[in-house]
Amino acid sequence: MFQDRLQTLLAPALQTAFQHLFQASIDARTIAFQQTRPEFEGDVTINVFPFLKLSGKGPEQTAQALGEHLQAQVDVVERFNVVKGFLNIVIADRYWSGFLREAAGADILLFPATGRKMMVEYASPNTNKPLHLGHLRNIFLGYSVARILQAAGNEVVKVQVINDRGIHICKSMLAWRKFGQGETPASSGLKGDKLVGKYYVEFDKRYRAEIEALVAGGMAKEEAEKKAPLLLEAQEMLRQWEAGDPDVRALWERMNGWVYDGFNASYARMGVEFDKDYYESRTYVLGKQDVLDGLKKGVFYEKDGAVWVDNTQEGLDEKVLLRRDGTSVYMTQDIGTAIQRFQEYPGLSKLIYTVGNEQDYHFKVLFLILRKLGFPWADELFHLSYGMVDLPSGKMKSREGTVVDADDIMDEMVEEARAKGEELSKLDDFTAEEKARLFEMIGLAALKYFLLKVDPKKRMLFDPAASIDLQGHTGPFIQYTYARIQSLLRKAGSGDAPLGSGPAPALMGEEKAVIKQLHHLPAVLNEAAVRLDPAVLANQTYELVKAYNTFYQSVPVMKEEDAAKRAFRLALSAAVGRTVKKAMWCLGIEVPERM
RNA sequence: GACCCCGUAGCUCAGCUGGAUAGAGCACCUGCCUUCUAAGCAGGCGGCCGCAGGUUCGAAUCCUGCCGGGGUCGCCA
Repeated sequence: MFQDRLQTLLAPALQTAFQHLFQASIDARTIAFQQTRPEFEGDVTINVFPFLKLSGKGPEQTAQALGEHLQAQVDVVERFNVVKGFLNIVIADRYWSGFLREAAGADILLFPATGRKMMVEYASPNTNKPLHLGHLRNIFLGYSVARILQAAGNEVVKVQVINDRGIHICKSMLAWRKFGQGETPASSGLKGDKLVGKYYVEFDKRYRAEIEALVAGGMAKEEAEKKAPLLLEAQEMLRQWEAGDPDVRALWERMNGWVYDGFNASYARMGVEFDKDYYESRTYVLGKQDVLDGLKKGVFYEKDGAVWVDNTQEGLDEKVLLRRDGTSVYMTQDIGTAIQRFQEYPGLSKLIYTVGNEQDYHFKVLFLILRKLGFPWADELFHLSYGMVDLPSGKMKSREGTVVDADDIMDEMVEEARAKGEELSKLDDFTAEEKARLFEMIGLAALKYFLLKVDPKKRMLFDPAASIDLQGHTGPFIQYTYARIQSLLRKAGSGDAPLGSGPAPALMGEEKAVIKQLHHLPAVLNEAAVRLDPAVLANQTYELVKAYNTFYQSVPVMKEEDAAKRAFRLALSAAVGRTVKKAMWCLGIEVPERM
């Protein structure tokens, strides 16, 4: 399905081959190409078993006939061999060196503009607690998808939605007002989001104590949970907030301001940014009218004074959209927000929500409702669902204090990078500032790559002790290769002859292996863009870098006497360097010139 | 109870649009720094692809059932 350009070249030729040889027509897209396994000679392999019915011949004869036809008709098909039902095709060196010439001069990971505009929502923090490891997966995933879509030629609008209102915020506010004694980020030295989070925890602690006291006094636990004075007070505060009480609003503004300062510091360190922020306090009223309109149109119905949608025909449930008292639920707001976004961005052809898979059902229902309301863009909505990040101890639970804080884990990764970097002591001429910047880059790369290389929809395990790996299949491994290449290029300077237009030297196995990996990368970028999956790109980038390292280790570049060969290998290195940098850019990861 | 996701080497993960002897990394073992950065390279060890059926010339991959893990089903967000 995701053919690279060689496959796109061969497919039509195969199509005509079937026409000529067997008077059969096949869909070029159904041909399954694969990389030839290393134990056989060849670059591309076609399995002919699926075509035996069409050819009416045995596997060997079919493959033989196709091979002969391709060799005669397609310029770059040099020779072929047949093993059982497998047609192994050898592509001429000039094809590979021609591709390299191209890759050396241009960005092969930049596709022509599609003219399409897409919105990616990739963060939706609550303002009552700091960001944690789960947010990191969310943010890195969505950010990378945005970059991938951009590289694939789309215009991308990156947004976050901030859950800045509701009972949870009031809990922090109330606790701060009662027990905070005027503490501020400045007075405490605490990061703003951490300070507010501290009072959220404080609320919970005191609230639990109240419940216990009530239960000890003979009240049932369930009742106590509803009647604890602190909770009642928080609920009252929410009412005051909604009524626009100046004092409550002022406190809310102030504490949210602290949180935003904290978030922005974290975002800056993560290396992400947003084109637009949506605040729930401004959008939570949306959707109500849309639901009432839907009611009028008969898409929804009324029962017990509330407005419902019936999705039982579609295998889902019935769901309330407006409460009996006329107020909104979460779904209502999401309906309104989606509509608003498409009004704001009229050309929008895709809206992607990066949200954990515990909300799979919610988005299924949301998209279905919007389809029922008749919005033509409803089919362009996509829930980029990702699995939870588990700890060795199991699920992260804030109540049990097992949440891994985002800032803390970044610190740890960078610290690990520092320890390793100092140990290797290759950076003696770096200033302290340069070192700090480098270790930051490496630590973040390790973290991002670790979270991105796993299939997004899968639940994954993060072991803080073991996951901080800087060797093997990691971000720093890729960075290291890039840095080595840059070192080579620096040594070459500008004195070395650029890749000439004359015939390239015969390819060595190691060189060809690298070019083939490079050649495959654009198809993988395309796949990543279609599937909205950075993991495939992360893994192919690793394959490329691995092939390059093998080459680097066994084939001399600057030490090569023959100028043409040296130029070719330099060009190869430069192309790999440029492409790796771009691929890592797509993952939101920076690469250093030295390390 | 209903619905959704997941189960591959000791550990973490690729492979899943059906194809050749199922691949990496970590860990463990052996080699390689008087040649371009050893955060590297070469090699070794390690697999009833959860289990049982089915479809197929061919199943880790598709279908069914079961087992195990997780999630979701609120006039919460």
